[in-house]
Amino acid sequence: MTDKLRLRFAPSPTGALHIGGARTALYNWLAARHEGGELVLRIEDTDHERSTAENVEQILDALRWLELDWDEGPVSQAGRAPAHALALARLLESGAAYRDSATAKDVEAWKAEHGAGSGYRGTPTEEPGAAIRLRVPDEGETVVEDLLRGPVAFPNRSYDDFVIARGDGSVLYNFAVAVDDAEMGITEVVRGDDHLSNTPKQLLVLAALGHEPPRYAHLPLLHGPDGKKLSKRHGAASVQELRDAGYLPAAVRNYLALLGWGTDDDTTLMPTAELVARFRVEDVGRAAAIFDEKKLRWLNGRFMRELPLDDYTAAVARHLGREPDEQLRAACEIAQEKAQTLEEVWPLIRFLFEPPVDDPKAWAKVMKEGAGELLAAAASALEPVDPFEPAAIEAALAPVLDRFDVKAGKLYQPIRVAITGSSVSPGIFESLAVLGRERSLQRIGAAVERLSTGQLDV
RNA sequence: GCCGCUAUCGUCUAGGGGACUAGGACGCCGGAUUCUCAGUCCGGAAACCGGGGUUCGAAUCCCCGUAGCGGUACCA
Repeated sequence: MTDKLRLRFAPSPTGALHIGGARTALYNWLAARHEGGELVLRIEDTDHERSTAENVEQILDALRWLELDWDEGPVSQAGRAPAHALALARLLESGAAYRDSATAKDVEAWKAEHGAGSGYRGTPTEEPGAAIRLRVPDEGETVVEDLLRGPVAFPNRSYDDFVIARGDGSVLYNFAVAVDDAEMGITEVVRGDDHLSNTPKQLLVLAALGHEPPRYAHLPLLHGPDGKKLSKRHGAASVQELRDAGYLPAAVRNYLALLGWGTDDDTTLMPTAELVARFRVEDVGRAAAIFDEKKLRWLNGRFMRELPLDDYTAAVARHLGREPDEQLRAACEIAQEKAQTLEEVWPLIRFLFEPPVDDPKAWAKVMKEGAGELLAAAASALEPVDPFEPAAIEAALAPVLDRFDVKAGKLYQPIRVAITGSSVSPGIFESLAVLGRERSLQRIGAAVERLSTGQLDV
């Protein structure tokens, strides 16, 4: 094959892009980029009932967020109706297809009579409103040469003379796909496993039209935690949901790539460039995989920690809808090591932007007897610290520990609760430093005050 | 029903006849990091669906079964 590789991603806009679709898009993209081929985006919108413009926009939005670009399109399949009509006329002309007025009920009755193993064979009619069916041979088999599983043979007689166009002339999926793939010069079709049994139909259409078929690779499906095929009605995680949950596109790409594909040296963490360099469709596994968010979380944390601070700040800002200013940057710097998702950042840095939260449990847990005294001592120790930086703060607090002869946690936890309201925060010295001397002393003072008035909340 | 695909730890996987007392990663459990959480480091438990073949030898090849999944629309 000297043909330049040309792939296509062809989603149907009947809902948001879910992770299974996203993985298919990613694999097509990786295959194209790996070989320096082209990727065409085609929207399979021949079902007017279910296809909506909003869904198309959602899919484009998802692909853009994933940073998967395409070289051509989006091409509307419905927009190619004239080309479909032409191909249809040719088949009618050659006798490869015929009009048949049978309804679904008629077909059912026919099958009841001829046995379950036989595909329906209709009776040609001149009736203008009748649907158009493709003539399927009774003998022989149609073989799909699949890149992942080798040849897969399907007996022709198990297929109906299937409908390729409705009575009104609008075409159906298996016909449109075959025509489009051929006419758009697609050399390799990478799509979900759920299309494997439909491929013989497309091969039959291609043969009737005299087109050379593309190569096919049918990816194993992605299953939900219930083991079933992932679908929109599943409520399965859409790409947008992953974004809202605070995942990084690069981490999602890495994770999705690993669902069904692995390297022989067990590399897990791979930047996109490495994915592109190493990915080969023929290396994809054959068994369905289940989406497991835990591993995505871990992977995402790895990517987050490796981000340069400015990029990290920008990502957090975008997620929070804030400006990536100096204050946010300083907050991000002390939180970067601790968050696995962008969503987890705010609870850690919130105290720098708002008054301490009110968490009775945290307060009750650490504000025990002696806490007030310790906090008062800590405040005095912090007062003269200059510059107000982590190392200096730690040095100033150390003597307090000795004087009261308490373990570090005895002092630091009350301080943490005093300045953040929560028992969880970034490192205590860093937190104090970024909060600043004034606000720190003020909050510690408030806590001492609250303790002295006997408010030992439960 | 019919046609087809698939089957290694809970999950993602490596392994393609001897290198397998089956490797890695996530998760889980335990320990360390005398500030929380997270992270990091160390240690641990944890799998070849079942049965027949083929072979000196099978997780690896073949057959049957079982299970799961997909297709079987005038949906895509």
